[in-house]
Amino acid sequence: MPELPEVESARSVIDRGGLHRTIIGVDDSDTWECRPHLPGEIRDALVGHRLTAAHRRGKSIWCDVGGDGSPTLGIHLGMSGRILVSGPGGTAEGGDYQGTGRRADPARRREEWFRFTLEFEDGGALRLLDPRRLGRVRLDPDVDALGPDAAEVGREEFRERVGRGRLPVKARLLDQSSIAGVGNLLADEVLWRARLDPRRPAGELSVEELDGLRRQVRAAVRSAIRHGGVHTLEVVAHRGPSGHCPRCGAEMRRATVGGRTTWFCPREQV
DNA sequence: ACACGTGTTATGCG
DNA sequence: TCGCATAACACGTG
Repeated sequence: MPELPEVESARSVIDRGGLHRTIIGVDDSDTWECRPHLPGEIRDALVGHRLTAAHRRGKSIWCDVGGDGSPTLGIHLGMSGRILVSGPGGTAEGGDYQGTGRRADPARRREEWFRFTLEFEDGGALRLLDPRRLGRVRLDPDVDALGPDAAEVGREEFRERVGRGRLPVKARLLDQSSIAGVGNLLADEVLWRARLDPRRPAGELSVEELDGLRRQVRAAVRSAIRHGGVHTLEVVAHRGPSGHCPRCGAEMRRATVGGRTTWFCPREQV
């Protein structure tokens, strides 16, 4: 289930393999995945055209489509979405979150889990694999409602957008309209790195604490992109009932913050 | 059988 | 209208 780093890998797969190939067919028959569109609407907007660019902000992807007045094609992977692009050069895949072992497992690619397909003139295809069906494909998605990308957000902007309100700082990080791209695991990781209690009201953090948090957000995102996803991050591997803090060895504690399961080090995160 | 989940969104309340 | 909390969404997994 993708967070920003996995979504970036999916965007990259489209960018490297899915552009400038003429679309001759679209399977948009899954009315849940393609809501609120009716079957055929997305197809009619895309057939005969090509994707010309793949963009990302936070966890949202959108592709430019060639042709005057063409809408953009929005893709959100939800919690279980992955993108597969096939063509003359083989198949590339992005958006995976569990690591290469699971990526290769054919049992995780049942045909009925493919919820959306673009067929290209050259015989290849771009497909969205989404077992849980919480992803979404739509035309002209509204990405302006998202906050600045978590990997790009500036210091001043971070202070203003994250360091406000009574909401627990973890819940604020998860709010995509404040900053975009941080999910549950990444939030636990960056708060652990910054040694901040996830339950602290965001507006009570000092400027120094906010700057430190931003630094860890950027560092963790970069690390996860480079190493293959959020599951490669240090503290993510220590989630669970028997997990211990990789720094001090204290038993990690479980809580619910912002409606999500949260693990943190009760000794260091204050 | 049953609880849980790496994400979003509609709804309701003060 | 805003800030926030909660349930709901659909479906696989342990």
